[in-house]
Amino acid sequence: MSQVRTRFAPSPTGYLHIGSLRTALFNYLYAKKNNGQFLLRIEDTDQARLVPGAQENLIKILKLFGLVFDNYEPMVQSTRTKIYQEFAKKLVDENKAYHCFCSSERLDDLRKTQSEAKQVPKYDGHCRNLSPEEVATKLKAGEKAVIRFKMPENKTVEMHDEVYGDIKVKTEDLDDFVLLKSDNFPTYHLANIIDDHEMEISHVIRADEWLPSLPKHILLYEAFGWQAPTFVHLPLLLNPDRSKLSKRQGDVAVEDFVKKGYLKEAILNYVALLGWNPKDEREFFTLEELVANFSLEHINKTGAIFDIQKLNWFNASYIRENKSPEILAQAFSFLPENLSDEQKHKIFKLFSSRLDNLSQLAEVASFVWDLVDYDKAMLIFKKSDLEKTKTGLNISLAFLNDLAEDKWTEETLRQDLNNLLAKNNLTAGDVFWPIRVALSGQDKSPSPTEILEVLGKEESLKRIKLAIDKLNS
RNA sequence: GGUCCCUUCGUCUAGUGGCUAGGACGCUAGGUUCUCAUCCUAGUAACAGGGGUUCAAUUCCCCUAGGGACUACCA
Repeated sequence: MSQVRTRFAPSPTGYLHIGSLRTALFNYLYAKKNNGQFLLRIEDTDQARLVPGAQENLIKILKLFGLVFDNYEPMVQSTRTKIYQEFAKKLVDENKAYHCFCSSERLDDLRKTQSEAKQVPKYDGHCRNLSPEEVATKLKAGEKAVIRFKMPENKTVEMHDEVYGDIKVKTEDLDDFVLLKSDNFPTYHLANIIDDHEMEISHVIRADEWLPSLPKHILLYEAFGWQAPTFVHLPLLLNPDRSKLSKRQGDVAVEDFVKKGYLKEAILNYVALLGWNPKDEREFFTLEELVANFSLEHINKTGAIFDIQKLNWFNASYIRENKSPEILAQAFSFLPENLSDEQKHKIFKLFSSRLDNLSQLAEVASFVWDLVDYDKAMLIFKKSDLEKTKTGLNISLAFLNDLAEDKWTEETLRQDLNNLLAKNNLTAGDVFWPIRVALSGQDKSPSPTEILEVLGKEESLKRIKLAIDKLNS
């Protein structure tokens, strides 16, 4: 069996769509699973939609996610226009394609008329039967032309897809689609077939939205006399309303997820399980484990809603269990720069079980460096009262004030305070609760002894005094 | 409108003729004797509908309904 070669072929039109990331991942997984090659190709044939820097950005993100491609330099379609033109010319010479001089205005009108008459919008073959002489004259006169594929008549195209099975389409339902645009750049269809052929791609793994184009591609392979690769169409990623996943309904740019503090491991893990399953009940996979377990047979047919809640769960779990080597650096970037590394470590440890994504750290831990004012009523636990709270706070303050700096650790603080409240006939609600509120200004927080340690003696005493003042005022 | 594709809990999914239809997320409740989170336990909830085929259909076939993609000199 010949070598497996897959490719990821994005258009450099901006950010990397999360659905594209999944497509890239599946291509990578299949190639690596079969000791094959994973190649990158840049499809930049639409000059109008080019975004400067997008290509570099794409490559950077792919690399970040560990999806390394095996060609040192990607194939870039815009550098290959001559080749596409020659192949288009060849098809014209063989009477499998033809020059079309119709203006876009005429085409627009045609479409409009057709749809108003409830007909199927389709090219009417206006230029299909121009004589070679007429074409030569028009070309010589400098008239703009595109090259269209001459759709065979009365033929049934039979196709096979690894996920969707056998599909048949009649050529009468297909259009004389454009191969070469009037700016001499190829359309997707032409460039795609030529490049996949020349790159010796064995498996085309791409999103389901391409399935309707498959007959065109099959026909092109036939026209060139080339062997078509194996096709694998992936179910779409969907918005909550089941439409194709789009920008309008939330984040879709991989960059944005990264910026918000989603770990690449979590994103990859989650996205791998959309439209594919390992056939057992395992949910956590590293990239290597995905490679080992990947199989085309376990790809689904139904579109999958991109569920942010489940991504959050994966991400929270990766954060909690510290599964990513780069996690600390990424986490620290959301903390104020003037904090020491030691303090950042402690803060992260304190909150790591409370985060869906790392960016939440900035908000949820903010009381550490920025205590906001709170209502003094909050200091009193629901089962306590003003007097007991005051007592609790005062004896704690006295005790903590005398505690040596080297005893200021979470464990001893917890033991000591527990002893203290027992000795004074108080409850946890009389002591721990008001200390929490005093330190955090919140009624929900990590345990007060942990906060004491993170804050340090000086700052902690200051905040407890402040709380006592509040109660006395 | 046309072509093609799809249909198991709210969501991601397992299931390929006989199961109390399983797991995960979410949600709810309880537990871990200060809150929250984590963690543990339990609960909640699905085979779109109708016909066949069969001793037996979630599973095979047909129809209906619903959803989606595509329908550009964009990819």
